[in-house]
Amino acid sequence: MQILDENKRKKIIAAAGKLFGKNDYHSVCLSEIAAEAKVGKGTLYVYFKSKEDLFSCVRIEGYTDMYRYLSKNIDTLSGDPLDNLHKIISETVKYCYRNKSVFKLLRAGTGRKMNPKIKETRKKVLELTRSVIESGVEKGILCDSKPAYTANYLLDVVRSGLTYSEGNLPQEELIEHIFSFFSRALQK
Amino acid sequence: MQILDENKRKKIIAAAGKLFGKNDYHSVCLSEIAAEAKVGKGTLYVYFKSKEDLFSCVRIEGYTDMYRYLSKNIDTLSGDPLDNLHKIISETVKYCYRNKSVFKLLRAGTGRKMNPKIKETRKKVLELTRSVIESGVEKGILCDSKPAYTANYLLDVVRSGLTYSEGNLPQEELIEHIFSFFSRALQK
DNA sequence: ATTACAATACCGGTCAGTCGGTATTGAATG
DNA sequence: CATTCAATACCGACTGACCGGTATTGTAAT
Repeated sequence: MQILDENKRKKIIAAAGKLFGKNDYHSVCLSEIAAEAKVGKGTLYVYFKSKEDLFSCVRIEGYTDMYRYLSKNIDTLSGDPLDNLHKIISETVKYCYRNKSVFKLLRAGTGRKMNPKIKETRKKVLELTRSVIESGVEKGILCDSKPAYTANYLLDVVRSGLTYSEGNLPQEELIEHIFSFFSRALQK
Repeated sequence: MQILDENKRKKIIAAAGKLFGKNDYHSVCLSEIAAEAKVGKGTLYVYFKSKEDLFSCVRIEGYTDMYRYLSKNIDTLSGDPLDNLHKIISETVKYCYRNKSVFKLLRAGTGRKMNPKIKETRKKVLELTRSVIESGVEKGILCDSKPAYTANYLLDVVRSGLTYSEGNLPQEELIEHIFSFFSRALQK
């Protein structure tokens, strides 16, 4: 009895992510994805229900991966809140730099309605940021009336900065600009 | 020889804007737009070269309209920089509230490459914000190492806030949160 | 009768999803 | 082990639907 090959699934997700990140949903066709992943088109349907499903899985994978990465590198509770803030910004930016084609998918509402599973994984990423801010507020270092909103801003500001600079601005400079922006905005 | 009716053109743009704002490019079909605008499908081609052209015109019209609105309500040079900042934020948010379906098109890079004309009109909007910040910096009230980036952030933060709250947050609250955020971030 | 335009038929191209066939696998059997 | 066999992964040609764009027609107004 043959078993689905997790590796092949990964390959397909990666290929799809690369293409969906560069062009928009309807401009990317499945045969293209299949070619990029070096599998037959029919195989896509062994691993995914539909194009829409594949797209969702790409986004979910993206958020999950990002969450894994961030939570590995960030300890919300301990440490100086400002250090934590710096860390979350720098790790977020770094992640986006390393995944240039995928990070464009990480934005909020795209016209396309988000399925609940995507919303959920996206939320986990946002809540990491929120908890960093909130713990800073509790410690009396930071100040923010709506940390949940601010967390959203952060993700979109990173996206904005990276898109605007088209990746030309050195990573470090973008990190410092965003950090100085947020730390001033949030410091008590 | 047909006489082009500016009014009809406007009607088509409005219909297209409404639909493009709700669904993404490829999901909106021309017969739908024609029906919404109450014109024949063929008429679309009297006024626009192609679907792509129509889409571009919608975005250009959106930025132009927004720019007109903002520059009518904001006087960059005179007045207190913080007042100006408040004004630009509140007017931007208000504009987006009044044009809920269109404002989603106003974001930066969408996977779709922006044609130069769109970039240009978008830039005019951004430069208004930038000049508000810069004049504040000159007066020694504000402080920002990259006003052009910050202007970008502003547009995306508004979009982010509006998308996240799904329009449920009262306009005034969103304005105040964003303003307090930006004024703290930029004040010397 | 001429003009303008909505309505709609039509054409050609594109693409998501299907289907029939083939290759691979692993388990059961002797 | 070796062989068989069922299950199913894999493939790519095909198809039906859809849609952008064009051409045609019917009609209402001047």
